[in-house]
Amino acid sequence: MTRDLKKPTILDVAHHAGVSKSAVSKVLTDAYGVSPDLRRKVEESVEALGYRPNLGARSLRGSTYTLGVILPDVGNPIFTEFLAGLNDAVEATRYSIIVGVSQLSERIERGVIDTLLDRKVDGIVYVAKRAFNDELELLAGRIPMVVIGHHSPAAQTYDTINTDDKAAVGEAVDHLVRMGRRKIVMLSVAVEPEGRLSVAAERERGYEEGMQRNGLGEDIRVVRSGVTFATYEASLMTLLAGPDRPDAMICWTDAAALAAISTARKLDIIVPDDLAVIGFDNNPTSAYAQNDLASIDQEARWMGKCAGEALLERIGGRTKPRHMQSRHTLILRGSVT
Amino acid sequence: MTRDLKKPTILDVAHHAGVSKSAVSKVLTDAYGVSPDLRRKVEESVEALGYRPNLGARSLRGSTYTLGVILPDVGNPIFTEFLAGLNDAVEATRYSIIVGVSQLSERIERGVIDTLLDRKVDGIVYVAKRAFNDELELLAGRIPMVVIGHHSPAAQTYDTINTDDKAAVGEAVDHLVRMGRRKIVMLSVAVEPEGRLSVAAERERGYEEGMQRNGLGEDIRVVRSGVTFATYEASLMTLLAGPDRPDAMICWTDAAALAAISTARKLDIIVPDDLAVIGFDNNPTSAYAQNDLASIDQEARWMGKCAGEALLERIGGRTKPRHMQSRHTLILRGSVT
DNA sequence: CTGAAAGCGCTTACAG
DNA sequence: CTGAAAGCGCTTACAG
Repeated sequence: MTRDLKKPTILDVAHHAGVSKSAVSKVLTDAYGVSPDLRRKVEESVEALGYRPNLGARSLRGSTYTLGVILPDVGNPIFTEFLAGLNDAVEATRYSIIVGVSQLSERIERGVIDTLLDRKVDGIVYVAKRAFNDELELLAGRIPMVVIGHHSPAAQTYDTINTDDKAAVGEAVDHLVRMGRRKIVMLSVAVEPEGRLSVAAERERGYEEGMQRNGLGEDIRVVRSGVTFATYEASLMTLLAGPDRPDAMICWTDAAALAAISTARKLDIIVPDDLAVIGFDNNPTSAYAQNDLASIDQEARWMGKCAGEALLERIGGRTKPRHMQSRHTLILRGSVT
Repeated sequence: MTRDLKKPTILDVAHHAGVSKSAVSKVLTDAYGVSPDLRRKVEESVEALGYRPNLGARSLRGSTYTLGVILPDVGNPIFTEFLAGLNDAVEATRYSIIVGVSQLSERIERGVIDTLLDRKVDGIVYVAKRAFNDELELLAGRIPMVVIGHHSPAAQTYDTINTDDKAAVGEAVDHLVRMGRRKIVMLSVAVEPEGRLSVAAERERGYEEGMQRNGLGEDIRVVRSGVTFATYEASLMTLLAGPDRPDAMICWTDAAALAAISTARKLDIIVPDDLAVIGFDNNPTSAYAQNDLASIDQEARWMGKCAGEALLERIGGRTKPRHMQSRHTLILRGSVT
């Protein structure tokens, strides 16, 4: 927290240090051509006055040293780790972070993007739940950007960071088959056809190819639900109480998998004996004994760090796109044997 | 998403509409004394050009129409609801929201506050996990503020919104006693003495007074833990595996209560037969069958809406403090009988 | 009701 | 190496 009621300006610092305001600006922006002596004097005055640059004024000419983050919602513990990683990346820099939350609403999301743009952030980390390639390209044309959770390996104007969703789910299928499961269903998420969350689409592909590879092409069954507990539960009730009940489920995210465990319990279906369940994200609560949920870890913290670093590189001038992948690991727990 | 690569300025709008830029500014800021005709022309041009004011420039003279929110972390689903409520409040206004996340680190939190201040937000909603009265007063002296989860009913310079934590926990004690429980322990959170989270302190008081009221003063036992799953579990292992095991627990937050259920399960302690558990927050995951956690609901969405409205009032000029209370409800579930 | 001018706090060529 | 000046895009008295 800062000291005075009326914030000192660059002019106050200049007077205090006995130099011109250009000089102050130069040391503040690390411009070249300042003597060590000048720098020291200015830094002392900045400290003494508790000066902090006015970001608005600065944005009119230069950079705000702020990174914007767009998060789909705020209830998933995995974002805590992601943000922690992002923080690791900016920690030693002069950049700070502001976040906008779209709350899974397209309308709010547009507002969030505009707000970030209006505020002249220097770059955006876009954790994309649902986004279209052309919209992303458009945005990326205006501002450095790295996109998380959106597979578009050919994107030229922005970077991406993903887990290999397809391979990860494929391995989950392999594991379940190895454990003797056959009737394996995937619980995925429904959105408008073209707007399909690309992570969910990739996970579905991983499931389908995995089933084919294991000679279970006939048994492929994808159930698509909304993203609330109520919609998960409704889909699951139909699926698990209906005929031809599966003996295993792969869920596109842990929230869905935990709902599956909940619904199974209500129906007296024993996990894992009657039903094996695998989630995605390795949400910390999956380790709780009452959940004991096997899940796919995707190194959220690393992703955050990587996103921050990539964005800073882009802001620094890199234009060649980078598309990175985090390591995925199937964490086995009691929900599958 | 906006259209052009180089954003139009107020001057572009003025030219397009055939008026002066003062005129444009006036309709934009709803200043008085603009003819309906002028207004219409300007609004058409704004629309046609996709003009959006530069917030930096605007902040140099006027207001940014942005509200800053400080969140302690991002993993608690209750914040989703809180943010939704906040969104309800600003929905029909011209204000938008940016959030800073302190990640439970005091150092980061200070950075977040500075960032918000530097960005000239018009007001701050401070969801305070740990904060000191004098720091809050200082901050509130500089910017309109409403504080959530911090009991200081005498605060003059800012508003507060809380649940009646003391009464809520007291009722939980009463209920447990009514159900025949006697050895009731409270799981709370440890922080530096003076920095004690004021919600946790209030909840502890509610517990202690409730125990006294029920003639169980002798049995008062408060265990204070860190706020991670690992620290919860360590404290719980000691408590539940040790001598004189409690027959009921009230946990200061659902995360702790879910950890209690997890630890009990690992120790083959049956919930609720051997141990009743009550949490706080009514986190949506509490309703999952495997958790089935009784919890105290505190109307998070209402709190968010109320916070937004109060902050807008303050920004609008109100200086008289308001201290509001949300309704608390003990939601009974299978973890207590 | 409308517009010309000053000024908010910075950065960046440009001279010295 | 250092400083005077122009200008970023707005808003707000102030004149008309």
